[in-house]
Amino acid sequence: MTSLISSQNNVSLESNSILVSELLQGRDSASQLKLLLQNPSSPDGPHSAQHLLAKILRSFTQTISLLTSPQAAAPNLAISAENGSPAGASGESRKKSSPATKDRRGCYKRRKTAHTWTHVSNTLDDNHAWRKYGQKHILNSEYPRSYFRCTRKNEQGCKAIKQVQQIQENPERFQTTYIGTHTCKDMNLKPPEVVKDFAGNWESYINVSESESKVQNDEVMMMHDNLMTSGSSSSTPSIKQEYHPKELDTPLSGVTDNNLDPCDDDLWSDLKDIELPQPSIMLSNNHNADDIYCGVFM
DNA sequence: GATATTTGACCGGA
DNA sequence: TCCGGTCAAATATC
Repeated sequence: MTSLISSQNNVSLESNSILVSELLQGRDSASQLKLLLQNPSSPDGPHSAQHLLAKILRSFTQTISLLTSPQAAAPNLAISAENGSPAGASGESRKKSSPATKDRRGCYKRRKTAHTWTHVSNTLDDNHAWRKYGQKHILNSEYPRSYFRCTRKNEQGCKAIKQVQQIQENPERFQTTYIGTHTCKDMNLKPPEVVKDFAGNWESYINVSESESKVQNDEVMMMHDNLMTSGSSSSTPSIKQEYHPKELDTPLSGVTDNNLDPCDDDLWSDLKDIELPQPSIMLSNNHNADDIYCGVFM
């Protein structure tokens, strides 16, 4: 028994040191990247930047893998991932109306923490199928906020939801807040938050904490507007029913023609199914500077 | 008829 | 108490 505990402690200590090592590597790479970006005139800047980014992503992937692997479930590494609960235990406590509860509309449990990030774009397309479940007029906002959830919520218990709000200062653009990650499996779809082509506009990478998101989002929008070239075309700002990526005329540009190493696709495929157990940053701007992602995973 | 959207009601959290 | 998020009946669309 003692030896077992001791063994577990050894494993956890080992995991800990690996985690720390990976995080340190990631931090170092990020520091190098920062320096590189401060001196963009560096001859092989973009290439090195991409290399560094790949290293950073790799570090994150390794760390996440360690944290989410069974071995990482040692007591001092155990992290309760709220979103890791089974589909049936989603944030919505109410199941379909038993007669006793039929009249108790709105009886639900609000999800407090979830992976959250904000995306500002002039299109509503994000290569996922969403179903609108509500719309609400928000105080001090000219435009209503629309609430969407994944169409596979019932089939696969996918808990991803998003909120879309037209930007008051720029009605052609939409601020989309994604809450939770897609747990549904649809290999035809790719998530929008792929980090790519960061050679420019690094200023748009902003850390947004959940509590500060309102203020920060304004900054994102402002910064984004600064980055935008004039005359950007916009999609019709109407709220459509669902987005069926297969029907899109063009593939998601930000995903298919990226310049990252091929391994990044693997990195993403590793990442996309992982529920991040600790707060981390997922920031991305699309290569065409049209879209900005920023947010925090809780 | 099945599925999606709209909209008012209701509840939780700040 | 107010505001925002979610539910579900009513309505619209396919």
